[in-house]
Amino acid sequence: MTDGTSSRQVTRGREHAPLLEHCPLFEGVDPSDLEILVQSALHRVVKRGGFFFLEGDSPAEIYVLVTGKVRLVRSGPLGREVIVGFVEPGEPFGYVAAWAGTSHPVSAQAAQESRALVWGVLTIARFMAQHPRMAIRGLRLMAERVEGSWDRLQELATGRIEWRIARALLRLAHLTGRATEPGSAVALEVREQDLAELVGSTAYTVSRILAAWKRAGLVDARREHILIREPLKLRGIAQVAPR
Amino acid sequence: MTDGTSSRQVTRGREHAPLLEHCPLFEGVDPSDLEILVQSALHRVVKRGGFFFLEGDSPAEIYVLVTGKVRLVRSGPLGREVIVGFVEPGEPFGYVAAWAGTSHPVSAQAAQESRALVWGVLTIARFMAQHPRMAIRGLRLMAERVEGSWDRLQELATGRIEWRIARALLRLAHLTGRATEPGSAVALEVREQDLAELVGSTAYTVSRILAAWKRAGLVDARREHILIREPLKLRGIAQVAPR
DNA sequence: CGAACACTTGAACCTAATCAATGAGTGTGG
DNA sequence: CCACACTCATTGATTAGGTTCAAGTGTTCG
Repeated sequence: MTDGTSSRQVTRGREHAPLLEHCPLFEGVDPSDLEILVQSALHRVVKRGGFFFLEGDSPAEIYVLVTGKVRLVRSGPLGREVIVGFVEPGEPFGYVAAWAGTSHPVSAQAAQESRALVWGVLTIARFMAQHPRMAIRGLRLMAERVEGSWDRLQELATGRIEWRIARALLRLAHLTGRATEPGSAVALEVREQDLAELVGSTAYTVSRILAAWKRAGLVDARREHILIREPLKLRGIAQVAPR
Repeated sequence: MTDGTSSRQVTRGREHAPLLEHCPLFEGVDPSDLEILVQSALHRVVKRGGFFFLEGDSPAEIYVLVTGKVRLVRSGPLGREVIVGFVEPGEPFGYVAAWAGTSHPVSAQAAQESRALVWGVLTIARFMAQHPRMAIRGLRLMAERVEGSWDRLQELATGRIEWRIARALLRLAHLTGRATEPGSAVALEVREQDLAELVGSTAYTVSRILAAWKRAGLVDARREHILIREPLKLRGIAQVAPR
C-alpha cells in the first residue's frame, strides 16, 4: 500500500467528449448533452500505486477512466488481497458503491499513472432521469458486470489453478483488445503477483506454471510482461483441461 | 437435472400488487401503475426440481418470485455446479440475461415448488422509460448483486473452507431473515449439497465440518434442515478464524 | 416395500500453499 | 555513474487442507 491521496491532482475536465462518445456508458447519448456532462466533470490524475478511492471510503462518485489502468482490489483478512478486476480506458468504475449507496467495497488503485473523469452520483442520477437511454445502458453494463462476476465465481469454485490462470490471461488479452486475430500472439502487461490475486492464488504458483508454459513455448515472459505465443493452446488448457 | 419444462404451468397474474409494493424493484412506484404492470404479467408455477429457465436459454424474460425458493445454478466443466445465489420471494431474477441481451448465464431451478410473475423484457423496458425511478432501483439492485458477488469472490479466493461454510450459513440466515435477535438460534432449510455448491466445495467436506460443529454444539442438523444454535460462535469462525 | 435421495465416515491421494533462500531488473541519490 | 534499495520473479523442500473413492446408514415418498 502506497500513499493514497497525496498523488492526486484535480482539474476541470475538458475536451473529452470525443472519448466518451465511444464508451459503453454514454453510447447513443446526444453529443451536445454529452458536452454538458463533460463540463460538469472533475478531472483527476493518480500516479502509479496511488488510489482513486479506498475500500470502505464513504459515498460515492462515479469515475470514467480516460487513460492508464486501474486495479480494483479487495483486501481480506490477513492482508490477502483479491483483484476483482481491471479497468481499461473508457470504462466506468466506482459505480457499485454509488448505486448501492454503501461505502466502496473495493479500492481503486492505479496500476499505471491514470486519469479519470469524476461526477457526483447525483449529477449522474439526474442526467439519467432525463436520458432514459443512458439508464438502460447503465443497466446493461451492470448486468454484464454481474455476469462477469458469476463467471469468475464459477471459476474460483471449481478448481484447477492452471485453468484459472489460462483463463485470466485470455480474458486480459481480450480486454486489452489488441487486434486479436485468432491464433496470433498477444502481449500483456501484468505482474505475476496481479495474476495471482486475480485467480486467487500465490505469486509462487503462478511463477511455476508460467515457467512450465515457457518451457513448452506457450508463452514468453519478462518482468511485468507476458507474451502469449499460442493463444489456441492456452485456450485448450483453459477449456476442459485434461486431469 | 430433472426435466425442465414439463412441470410448468402458465396463467394470468392477478392480485399480486400488494406483494409487489414491498419488493425492492418496485418500491416507490405508484400503486395504480403497478396494477397495470401486474395485469400484463404471466404467472408461472414450477415444481421442486423444475426450471424456470436453463443456462444458455436465449433471451429473456424477467421474473419476480412470489412464493417458494429458487436456486441460481451455473454448471461448469465436468458437471461441477456452483450456486450463484438463492432467490427469495419478492426478489427478481433472470434480469442479467435480460439486460445484457445475452443468453442466460445460469439456470433457475426451483428448490421448492415456486411461483413467479413473468414479463417480457420489452414490457419492463418500456415501463422503466416511463418510470425512471424504477430504472434507478434496478441499478441499485444490480449494484448490490455485484457487491455480493465480490464478497464471495473474495471468500472463495482467500481461503479456509470452514469460514466459507460459516459465512454461507450466516448469509442464508440473514437472507431468510427470521427475526434474528443477535445470538438466538436460526433454522435453515438447505441441503448440504447446496451448501457445498455455494462455497465451492464438496458435500463430503461439508458433512464432516457440520459433524464437527454438531459435536461442539454449535449447530444441529437433520435432512435438509440446519439449526444454528450459536450464531455468535459461528460468526467467530467466519471472521478471522485462528489458523 | 422398494427406490431414490440425503447424509456419514474412513483411508489414500494430491494439489497448491507455505517457508526459505536467491537471482534479476529498475530506479534513485550521492 | 555506480551502489544500494526495491520490487519482481524463481525454485526446491515440506506439508496441510481438502478432494476423491468406496462403502454404508438413515429418511422420505410414491
